[in-house]
Amino acid sequence: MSKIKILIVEDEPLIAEDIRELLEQVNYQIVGVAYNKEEAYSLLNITKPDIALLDINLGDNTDGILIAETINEKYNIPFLYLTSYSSKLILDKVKHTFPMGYIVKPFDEANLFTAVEIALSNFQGIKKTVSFTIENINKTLPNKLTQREFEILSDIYNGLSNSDIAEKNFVSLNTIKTHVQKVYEKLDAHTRSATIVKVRELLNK
Amino acid sequence: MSKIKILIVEDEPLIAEDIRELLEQVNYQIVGVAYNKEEAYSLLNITKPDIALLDINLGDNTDGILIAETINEKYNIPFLYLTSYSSKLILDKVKHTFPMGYIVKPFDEANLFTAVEIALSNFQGIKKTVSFTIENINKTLPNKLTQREFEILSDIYNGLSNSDIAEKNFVSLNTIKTHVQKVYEKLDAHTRSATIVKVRELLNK
DNA sequence: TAAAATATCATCCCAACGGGTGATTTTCTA
DNA sequence: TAGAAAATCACCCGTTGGGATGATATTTTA
Repeated sequence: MSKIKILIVEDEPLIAEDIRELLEQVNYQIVGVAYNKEEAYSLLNITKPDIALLDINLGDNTDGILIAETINEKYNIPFLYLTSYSSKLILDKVKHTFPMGYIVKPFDEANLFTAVEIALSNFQGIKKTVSFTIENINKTLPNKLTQREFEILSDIYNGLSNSDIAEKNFVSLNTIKTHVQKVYEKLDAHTRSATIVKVRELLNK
Repeated sequence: MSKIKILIVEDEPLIAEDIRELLEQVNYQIVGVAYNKEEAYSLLNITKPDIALLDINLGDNTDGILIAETINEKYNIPFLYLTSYSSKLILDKVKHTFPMGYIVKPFDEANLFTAVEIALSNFQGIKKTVSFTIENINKTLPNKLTQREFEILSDIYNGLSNSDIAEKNFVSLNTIKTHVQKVYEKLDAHTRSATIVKVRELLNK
């Protein structure tokens, strides 16, 4: 089994090296140290870490929070905050990013180690539900749905009948039936129920 | 807003009092200190805490883990481990309980405070999906499903046609149709798709 | 601007679904 | 053990859904 790859985002070189040493001692692989937001994005792309440790304050901005938001949107990895600030104010500002941990400096090796281990383990355990968007659906399909077809799929997913959908869109029932046929074809499902199940599987896996 | 209610499970009275002081300083309410497993269960029932802090080793057993398992099964609250042990061995033993945090003693106020805050916040943020069982479905229904009807509902939920279900159960198609009618009646849905949507709503809310 | 993709609509056919009613057997329970 | 509840099955009927095929307008894009 290869080592766990960790990205450190920390603008104080001394602290960064301190963290690196602690973590390398316990057999993690530090794939990079980013000193600012741009470096963080670059290293996220290049090194594909398994987990990120984020200082909240980089320079004099709270850029760590922005990085966290980006990780939540585009990368599928857990992260910890590792920072000097523990005020209620700061905490309330970071809560919406759902960090897998929050460690206040100065910290010791044991707490850092356990936080990383628990974060990785819990993140695996969380069932990740993808949101119901045309991008997420199409990602898995050989023949992509058109925008219109996705709208019809959405209506099917929400239990509407063909005539419901026709009325809602001010088009004829036959038109909807044609769209539905295309949707079935592209999803490789041949009933409404099977279609809903298929969508559920796409979103929950 | 009333104070956050915290249950401490810790067999060392001195440490327990230490924790209590730290937390009461930052305006949490300690609703009880349990010195063993039985007290913990009792206090969980009586005091209805919002979060629990668990020592893993109570006496010379790892009863903290059992308490965590019980919390996961029967109580809908987050918990943190707060313990002296940070070995990989122990960690691997607790991971399956999905703690919202793991703090190694000795700890400082800042880390304890942030861990509690993040735990409570993240726990709120996690979309709790109820598992698809007859109990969970019936909980919300005025007219309860029978076991058989629940099985048919389950098949519908998984996209099976009436004849699929009939074959699977070695009964006639008409029998299934009758069951399906009862299911529709009890769920107040009148198509397969509407039924699936209804179940989804019951499970995700 | 011409070709391709998409959206619109139609007709035919048959299978599946949904609703109603009534009945018998099996199982549970007071 | 008698009555209630649940599971089984049947027949009828109208609606909706699903598959096939073909056609015309509209929009996108090379």
